[in-house]
Amino acid sequence: MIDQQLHTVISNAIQELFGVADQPFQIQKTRKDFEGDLTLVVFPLLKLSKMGPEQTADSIGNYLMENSTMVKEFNTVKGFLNLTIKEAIWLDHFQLAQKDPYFGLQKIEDDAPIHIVEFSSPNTNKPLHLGHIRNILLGNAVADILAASGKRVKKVQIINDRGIHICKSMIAWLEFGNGETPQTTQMKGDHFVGKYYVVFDQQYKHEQEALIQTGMSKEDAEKEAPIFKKAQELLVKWEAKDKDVIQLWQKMNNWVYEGFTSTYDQMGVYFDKNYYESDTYLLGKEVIQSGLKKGIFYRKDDGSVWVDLTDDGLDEKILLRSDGTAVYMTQDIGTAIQRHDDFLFSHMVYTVGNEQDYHFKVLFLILDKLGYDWAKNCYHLSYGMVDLPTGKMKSREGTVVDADDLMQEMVQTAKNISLELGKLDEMTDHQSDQLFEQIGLGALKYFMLKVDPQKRMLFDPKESIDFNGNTGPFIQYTHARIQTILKKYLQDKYYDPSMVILESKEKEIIKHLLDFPLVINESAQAYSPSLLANYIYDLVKEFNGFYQNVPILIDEDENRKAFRIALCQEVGKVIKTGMKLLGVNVPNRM
RNA sequence: GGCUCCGUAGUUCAACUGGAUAGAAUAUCAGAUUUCGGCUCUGAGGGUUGGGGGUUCGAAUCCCUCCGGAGUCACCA
Repeated sequence: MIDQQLHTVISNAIQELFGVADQPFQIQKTRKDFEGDLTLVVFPLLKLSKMGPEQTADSIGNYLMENSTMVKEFNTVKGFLNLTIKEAIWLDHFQLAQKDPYFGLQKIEDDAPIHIVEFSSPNTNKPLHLGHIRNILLGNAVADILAASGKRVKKVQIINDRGIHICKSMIAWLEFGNGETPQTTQMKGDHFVGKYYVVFDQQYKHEQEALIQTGMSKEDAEKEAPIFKKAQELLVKWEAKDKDVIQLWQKMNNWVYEGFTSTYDQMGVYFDKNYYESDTYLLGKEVIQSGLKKGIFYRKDDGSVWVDLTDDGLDEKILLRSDGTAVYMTQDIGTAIQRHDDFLFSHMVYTVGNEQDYHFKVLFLILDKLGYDWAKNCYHLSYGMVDLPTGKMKSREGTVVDADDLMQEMVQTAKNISLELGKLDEMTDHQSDQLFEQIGLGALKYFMLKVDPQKRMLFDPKESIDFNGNTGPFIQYTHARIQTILKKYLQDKYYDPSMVILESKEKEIIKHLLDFPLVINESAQAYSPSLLANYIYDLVKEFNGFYQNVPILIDEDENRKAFRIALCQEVGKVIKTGMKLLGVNVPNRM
């Protein structure tokens, strides 16, 4: 890339002028309001040059003019050396980029390091909601970005398919289900089971109130409510592997999985491997034992096992209960090791909400203490909660936004707006339905991804589906327009004046294009879909501006014409690639 | 209370990880167009980056300290 080349050249210049090799310095894009392409910040070099900022910049500038073929001209503003790169260099690089059909994507070698990305990780007692959507889109986007930077990626989820909450749905269905199934009720399986979770809760409350009326305390009523006791009995039977219970459990879970699968399908997400807590909840106990022997952990008088992390600024954490059973942390330790056995990964990313920041800090630390060298390559992709204009989502108050409902609504809104704009004349019903799906989901995905994951965000459905501004539909629309222009031009074989892009602007676009691989190749940035999203938006916005403000037909030869077409193609491709990386579908035309 | 994260235009978000005059979108206002108070263009205003101190050539970004918000400190997951 151009800036890397320039880096070498400047490095040489510094060595020649000031006699210091390997001096670190910074090259950045020149800001729009100044003349030039790339800028060297000379402040850090003042100690070496023993001159003022401007003299230092000038001396480097002059040296580059004389000794490098890259630099066309330069100017100095305060401590900023603005360099203009020769047109030929831009063109050369552009053509290099153009030859590669996977421009911006790194090839994945067979022996590339494996990165595991865990995301979604639902419970099986209720459908996915808005919070899951952010999780899934982030995890999936990060997986795509890692793949684009040449890593072998495995996407996994851990499904919480056991425990008291499942038993609640089960008992409610047994007591009040009347033999209904998702098929007989025409419901999606996960919604069906979720319904009975709610039924349980209602019944549970009724029974509590009834007991309290008889004079029982609130705490006792919670424990003594018949339906709750039945759920607990079910859990005991499940743990004892009672045949009937297991069968029912499998039946209901399968309903839920069918539902999940269809939600994932609509989002365009799949997993390489599913882990189930019913398989993994006993893992990790042996590791704890061996850690105990090595003296990494210790046993308290009551028999429980702990780790002392006070030296690392954290506190003590329990690993095995006094009855010898595992806790959440134990399970996660075991699962991590299991995954390493399964995949021999070099890195692992956990996409989990920021309320578990502490948990993962501790988990990674323990794995490190146990001597697993890959522990340092585990990364918690932490993200903030999603708020609604109406406030926080609370399942108890029924203000949870269901994932399926939301997607449905987005698609419907896309449909309404599209029909209003009336650009669908030539399309079959099937085509336009597909289009609404792409626009609606693209809007949703882009809206969620453009925000810094770390931050808590506000989700406003109305704003997300808007066709103007920093939205998915706007980017899709621009991309589609580029495609249409190209198609028209190539078919009609006449020159469309509106395709002319002002020469000075061409360079701007190339700059963006060449930036693109850098964005996804640097690992620090690879973890940030929001950076990529905002970058794509800038690019698109700029292209839109060029296209609309084209006043003059420039006289030009065939080469330049071809160049311009390719340019449009590249821009379209980059947007497409970028949006794919973010997990956003892009329609070819609108 | 201890620890962690967040605080940027009215609002929703950016700011290439310490760089130049903090940018978009949206809302608001003013023009243009239009027999619609709609749509579409053009432009403008809008900021002590929660407050204060420090580090240095340079701070929204790093350190300290207050203020405000969230999360977490379970033999829950």
